[in-house]
Amino acid sequence: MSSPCLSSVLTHNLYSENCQIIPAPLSAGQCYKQISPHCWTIDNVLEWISDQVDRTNFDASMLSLALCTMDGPTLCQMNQDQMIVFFGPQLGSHLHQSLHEQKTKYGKTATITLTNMKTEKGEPRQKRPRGRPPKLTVPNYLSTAPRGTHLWEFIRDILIHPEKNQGLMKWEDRREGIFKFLKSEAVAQMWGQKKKNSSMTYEKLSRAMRYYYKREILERVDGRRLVYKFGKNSSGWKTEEIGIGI
DNA sequence: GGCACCTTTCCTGGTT
DNA sequence: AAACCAGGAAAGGTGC
Repeated sequence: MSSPCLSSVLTHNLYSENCQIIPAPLSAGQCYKQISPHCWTIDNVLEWISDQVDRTNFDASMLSLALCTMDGPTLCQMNQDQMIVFFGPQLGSHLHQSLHEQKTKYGKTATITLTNMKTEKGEPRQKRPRGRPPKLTVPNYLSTAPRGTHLWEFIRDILIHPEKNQGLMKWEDRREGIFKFLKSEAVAQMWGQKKKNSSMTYEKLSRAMRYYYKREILERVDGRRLVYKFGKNSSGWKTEEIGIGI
């Protein structure tokens, strides 16, 4: 089966997501290969991912613009596990390796590049501001919570990555964010594995889920067993957020 | 050490 | 009867 070209997938998503147009990158025209990954713009990152997909013939059908829209510093913050979560096991591993090679190539010159590089007009680049740099803003769906992955994010990630969801859960209403546990104890075990807690049960997991009602991360679905609904304070599952055209 | 946050554990009682 | 739901109470783990 031939994999769709990432460029076409992304181009499609570019115009299907709320009709928003991505602004031109600051380093338009400058190939990412000439820059340290730490200095990549969003477009540089997209170009790099596109190249890697084209080069390896990985299936890009699961990718979306939303998942790939990040700048270089954000990309460089991701570890291998995070890449696998967002790009799948094969492509994620490959991207992590490729990024590592790219970082190694520019590792020693990254700082010099940041401080001494000139713009295309030949103007000196702005000096790095004094003091501790602010934390990078990471999109909600990419952020790693300070205390690790939250339960609702773990559930969401199972739902939006069907390749990792071996009949554990399913969407009841994708648009409304309504989903159902098919193998409740299996999901609880997986959650337990993640938290290094072998005594996790669906009973306990569901108690944690019910706490989300008050915070409006989840909404109640009355009268339906094992069925939950994402609430207004959840993110990263909506089709328009992750770029799935339905 | 104190605090906030996010669960985890246990529990009672109700519903399917 | 078993599985699940609802929610109170208390405690644990972690980061700041």
